[in-house]
Amino acid sequence: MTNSFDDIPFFDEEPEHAPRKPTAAAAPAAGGGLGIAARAMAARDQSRAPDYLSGLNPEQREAVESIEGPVLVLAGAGTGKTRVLTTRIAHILATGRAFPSQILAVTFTNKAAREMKERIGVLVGGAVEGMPWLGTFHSIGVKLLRRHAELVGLRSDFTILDTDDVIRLIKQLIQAEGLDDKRWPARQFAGMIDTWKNKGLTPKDIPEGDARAFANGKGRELYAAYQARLKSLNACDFGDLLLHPIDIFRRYGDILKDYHQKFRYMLVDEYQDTNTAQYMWLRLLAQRPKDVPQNVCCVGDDDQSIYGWRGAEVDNILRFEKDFPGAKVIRLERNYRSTEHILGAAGHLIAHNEGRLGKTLFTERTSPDDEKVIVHAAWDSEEEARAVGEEIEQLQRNKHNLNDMAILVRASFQMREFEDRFVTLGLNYRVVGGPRFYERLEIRDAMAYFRLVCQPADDLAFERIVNTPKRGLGDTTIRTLHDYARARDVPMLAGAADLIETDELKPKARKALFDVIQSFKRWSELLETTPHTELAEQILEESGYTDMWKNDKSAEAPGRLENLKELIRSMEAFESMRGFLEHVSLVMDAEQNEDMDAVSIMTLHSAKGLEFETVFLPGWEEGLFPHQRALDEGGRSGLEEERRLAYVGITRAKRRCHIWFVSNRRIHGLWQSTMPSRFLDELPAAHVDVAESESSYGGYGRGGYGQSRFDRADPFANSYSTPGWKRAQANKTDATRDNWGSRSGHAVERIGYGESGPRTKTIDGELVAKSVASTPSKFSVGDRVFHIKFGNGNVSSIEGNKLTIDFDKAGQKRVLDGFVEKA
DNA sequence: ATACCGACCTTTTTT
DNA sequence: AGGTCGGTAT
Repeated sequence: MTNSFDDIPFFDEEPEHAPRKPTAAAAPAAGGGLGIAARAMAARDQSRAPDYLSGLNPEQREAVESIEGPVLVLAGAGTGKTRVLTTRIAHILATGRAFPSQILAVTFTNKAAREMKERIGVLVGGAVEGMPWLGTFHSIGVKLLRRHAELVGLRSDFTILDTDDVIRLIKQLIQAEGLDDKRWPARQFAGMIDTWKNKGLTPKDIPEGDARAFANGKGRELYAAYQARLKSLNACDFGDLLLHPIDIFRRYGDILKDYHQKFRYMLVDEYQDTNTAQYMWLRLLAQRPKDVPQNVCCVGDDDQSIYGWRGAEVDNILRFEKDFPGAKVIRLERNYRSTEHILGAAGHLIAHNEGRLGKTLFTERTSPDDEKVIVHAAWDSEEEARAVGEEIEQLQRNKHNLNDMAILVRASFQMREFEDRFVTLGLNYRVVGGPRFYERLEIRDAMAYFRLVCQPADDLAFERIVNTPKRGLGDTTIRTLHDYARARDVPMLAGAADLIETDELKPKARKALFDVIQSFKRWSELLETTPHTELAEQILEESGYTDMWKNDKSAEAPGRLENLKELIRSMEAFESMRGFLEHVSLVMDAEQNEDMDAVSIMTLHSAKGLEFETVFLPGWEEGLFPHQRALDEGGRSGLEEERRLAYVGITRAKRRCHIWFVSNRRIHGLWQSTMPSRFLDELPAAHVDVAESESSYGGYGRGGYGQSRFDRADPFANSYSTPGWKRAQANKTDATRDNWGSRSGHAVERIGYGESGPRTKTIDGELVAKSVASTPSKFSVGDRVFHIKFGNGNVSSIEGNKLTIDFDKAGQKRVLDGFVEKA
């Protein structure tokens, strides 16, 4: 959900119930089937297409106009997916097939929902206000749940807990069980619950093995206790926002039936990212009795499924035609974003995956000036950052906007080096998806105050701020109160009111607690009468919270006060405090200022859906990308997901894509010698250039890299000495065949890298194939060698061009032979 | 209550 | 290596 305040008040009936009777000629006829007027309109559309349909290509147009029945749109990167979705909605509305409130449109992120709302607004002309059911799975889940909360034992003003609250709650439960919270970390259990909920499993459904694996076999009880505790707190976690509606739909057939009637058209974005729970939710809504049409349209790209580790099931998209017999499948393969080199490189890479639905992107927008994808090598990550910085400055001198450039990394620790470098250069950058505004300490504290005012049963909020700022309510008092409240099964705030009537507490604590209770009583009363921003300020003042930071002399304090002001400011856009709280719990983002011209730095994951003129992809090394852990834990499918991530990365680029790898990277504090990513070997020579050293960092003498005796002696070598590089050079002339555009079926022979050593051959026309055969090592076991970073050592074994060396100082390392020379 | 020290972890991230 | 968190010691 976005900042629309038409969603509040929650428990009011939806306005869409009012215009039941068709009022205009275009109104939908009841009970399926099109009314005559609607059909007439549709017919008219055939002959004279409305504006919004012009400019669509035939496939897009088909996807927009195939309104009735299940449709799967396989939309490759940059093929106009969002355009299809939004135009489709506009089309449904314009042809009068449904009211805005009868369309259910689901996205994964708030960003996507926001964008869709905007774009529909442009098409339809502002009437989007009336699309109450366009939003994320979670925001729609909240909406459903507010209406039917009592059916799952909640009140409709329930609170939504975030990850932090959940962990604190679980920790309490673990301690209450008398378990060692050290041995059984709450964080880990929260992760398990999340995984279970992603799969749609309630405590009774979880596998015995899972249940046993945690807390001496108490996993299941703990999960059940957690759910019970949520209920008593009148609270939900994120997973519940999906699971509770599923539960309601299953148990109350008449309610589900209502929604079947209500949602005439359903659209789902990024279908490849749905997890099992979301899938169940969708199926319940979309699979209807025979007499109700299944007008569901899912849009996705199996090649961009990168959230498997988070429970997404690519199978959902692969299975669509089975789930919805007679479904129409439409492929969008015409790309409007990238040059043919970029598409060629990406397409050839992704063709190495099996189990694809198979799409090949093409473009007609080619020019001889198009730059190929360029692969660069650097000695280490520092040099990588330096060189990328130089390229960016060069582009900047040629009048390119920083806003059109992005650095996409595999793991966030890679960002730091770039930030450091850009700070030195004075180059503007922005980190996308960094630490979130609403996760900051002071914001969470303030929010806890507001939450408790709105929802006095929110014990987590109570415990968070009861002694913040310090009021002399220490652990003992809280413990007493906690036990007292739990024994009576009342919320802590209510329990506190009773407790101060007794003499269980010391007078000092009693007085302090009394004051707290009085304050909250006062604020709660003001809630109905005072404007919420004013009340918020008052709360922070009267509680002493702002004073606490004013008196704090630490360096962060002024910033925190500034953030609090910002928090109040952002409340202004909302109608009520409750509405604001809900927004924050669902939308953890705070919008960034887009005004500044700056290079974006972000992870590959958060880059999905975005595009840039120029994209830099650093860190293409084995172990980092593909990430070792993805390989260890995910096996073959883990590797394929990494490859999709690489595909996503390349396809973000419109005109220029520069890939980097380094020979040495510091991981967990120690320098490791690294090997170029296997993905580099999977790029097609026809669309990829290998950068010449002089152009990118010539004259930069770094202790011999690029100038060693070894290099000069090597017939292949320019200044690049990595084998991957040499192989690239060597193959450049051989690989005359352009394999770009081949379907995935052309894979010839593949031997997994992970299990059985170096692969021998992959796909025709690749940069590189046979590392073992083509570059026999010039070293032998026992040779005394020198490595620039690790010093002297002895070769202990050789595998192709990879040497295992016992270094005198650095210990045993595996190193590519290009990096050592005979000592 | 605060300060200091040691243990631990370190892919990706939404909601 | 480095940052964070949690526990202990003052």
